[in-house]
Amino acid sequence: MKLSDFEFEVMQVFWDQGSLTAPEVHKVIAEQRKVAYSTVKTIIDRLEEKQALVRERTYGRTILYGAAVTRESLSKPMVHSFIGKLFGGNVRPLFNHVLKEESMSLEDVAYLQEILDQKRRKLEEEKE
Amino acid sequence: MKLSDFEFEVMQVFWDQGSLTAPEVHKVIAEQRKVAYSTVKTIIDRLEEKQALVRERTYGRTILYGAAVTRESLSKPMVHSFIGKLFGGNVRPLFNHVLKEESMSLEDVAYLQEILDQKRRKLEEEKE
DNA sequence: GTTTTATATCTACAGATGTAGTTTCATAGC
DNA sequence: GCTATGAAACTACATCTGTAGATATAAAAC
Repeated sequence: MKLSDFEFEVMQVFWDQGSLTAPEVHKVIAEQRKVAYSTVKTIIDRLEEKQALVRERTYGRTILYGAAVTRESLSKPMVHSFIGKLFGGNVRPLFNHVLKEESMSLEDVAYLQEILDQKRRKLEEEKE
Repeated sequence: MKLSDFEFEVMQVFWDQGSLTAPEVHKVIAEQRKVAYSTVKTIIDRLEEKQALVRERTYGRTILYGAAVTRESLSKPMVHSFIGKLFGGNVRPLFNHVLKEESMSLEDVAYLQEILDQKRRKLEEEKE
């Protein structure tokens, strides 16, 4: 499933906040930038069309929508294709780039060293 | 400067191989998938319009194009906005995701530990 | 000098995307 | 029951993107 930027942004709202009605989603997005209700509703309609959102129930004529796909299921191919596109699928240049260009604290570094070490142990186990 | 997927793909060819003519670019891309010459040329035209490519000289009526922007200058904002979009701008969930979902060898892990250690030392220096 | 060939240029189009106005209509409030 | 309100549904549109056919033309080949 391929989502546009805006569609993905709306999905994030559902992943963060759970099931919502269209007016509620509009309110969340509109807090950050000016956007018409019908614009948000169009995106919701398209997400429903793509079966990324489903109708869970109604309050009167107001519809409660819920995410029908997980964040991970979408992120995974997105990250993969992004690394493919920018770094030829290799993690080394990705990490090089991030360490060089993205701001990081010493705590972030310590955290990354920790999870890297876990990964190393896991790979060593699997080797046997 | 915002480039489409295909436009970025063509830029990669220039970054990898240096200056090229349109037929040469077409040949490179066509090795990987079926695409008409005029399709590739349209993308080159659009890249010229966006000033990502420049005409360097001509051989007869054939034009030699060259990249007018660096890979880094485009990758940097792309990576940054991607991390922003998927991981709220935090490197930790990015690394978590990559370590979990992307395939990596023990050598990759060792390499990452190495550059992380360099990063740690650099940050510690700067702290003082 | 004419023909052939290759390249540039031009034109076109369908589908995706972000955007929002308009219309319909169910329900809430009176 | 009537009216007002708010939400859904519908329609519209400019721009971007991938795609490529058609046309013009310079240079190469003969």
